[in-house]
Amino acid sequence: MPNSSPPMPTPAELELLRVLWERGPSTVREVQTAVGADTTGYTTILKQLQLMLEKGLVSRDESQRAHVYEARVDASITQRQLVDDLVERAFGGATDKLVLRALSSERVTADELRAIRDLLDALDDED
Amino acid sequence: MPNSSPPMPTPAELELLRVLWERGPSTVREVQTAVGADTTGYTTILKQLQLMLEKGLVSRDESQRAHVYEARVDASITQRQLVDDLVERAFGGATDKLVLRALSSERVTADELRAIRDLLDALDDED
DNA sequence: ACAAACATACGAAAAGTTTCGTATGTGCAA
DNA sequence: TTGCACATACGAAACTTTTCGTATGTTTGT
Repeated sequence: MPNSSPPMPTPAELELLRVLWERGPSTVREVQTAVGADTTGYTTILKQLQLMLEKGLVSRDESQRAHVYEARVDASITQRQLVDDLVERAFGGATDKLVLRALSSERVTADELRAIRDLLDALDDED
Repeated sequence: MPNSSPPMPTPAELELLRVLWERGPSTVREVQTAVGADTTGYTTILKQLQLMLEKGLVSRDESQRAHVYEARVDASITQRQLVDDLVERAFGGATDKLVLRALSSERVTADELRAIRDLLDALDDED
C-alpha cells in the first residue's frame, strides 16, 4: 500500500533525480560519476538512492549485481511541485510575480523570451 | 566588518521576512501575531529573529523595551536569489524552462498573463 | 584458490534547521 | 512593595538532511 504521492525531493535528492532524468536508469556508480566522483563519496550516493527508494522517488532493478535505479517521478511534475512551493513561500501564491522576477533577472536570452511569448499565445488560444 | 551579503533565508526565515516586508518594522509580538500566534511559540519567533540578526537578514532598534526588527534585505533581491537558486537546481540554469513550467501550471489569471506580456514588450524595447 | 575490486546494507556521525524551556530583567497596577 | 504581565537571552532538545565508516557478500583476473 503505497501511502500517497512521493514527497518533494530535497536539494541533494533533486540533484540525483536530474541525473536519472537525463541518463535514464543508472547504477550507483554511474550516478556518482555524473555528479562528479570527487565531490561525493560512493556510499553517500548509494545511501541517498536507498532513501529515495523508500520515499518512492525512485525504483530499482535488482536483477543485476549493480542495482539499476530509475526515477519514479516525472521531471515536469516535480518541477511544477518545486515552482509551486516557491510561489507559495516567496510570492504568497502569485505566480505572475515569480515569473516577472525571473524574467527581469539577467541571463534570459532572446530565444528564451520568444519561447515564452509563444506559450502565452498558445494559452490565449485555449479559451 | 560585515562579512559579505546575507545568506539566502531558510523557509522559516523567509516567512518572517515576508511579514516584515509587508508590515514594516515590527516587534516580536507583532510578527508572532501576523504568522498566527497559535502556530508558533513566542520564543521561537524571538530566537529566529535573533539568528536572522546575526546573519544580517534583519536589523533591530533596541531603543524601546520591545525591540523593533526591520528587514535588511530587499524583497526583490531575495526573491530573485531564490528564483535563481531554483532555476539552477531544478532547471539547470534555464530560466525560460522555469517560466514555462510556472505558466503552464494552472492558477495563472488573465490579468497575470497580461502583466507578463507587458513586461516582455518592455524588455523588447530596451535593446 | 585467492586476492583485489566492487557491490549492498546499515548504523550513526555531522551538519543544518526549527522549536522551545528556563533564567532573568523591567515596567506597571493594585 | 509586591506581584503579574511581558520582554530578552541563551542553551539545548527535536528534527531533518547529508555524509560517511564499517561489515559483509560477490565477481573477476591471475
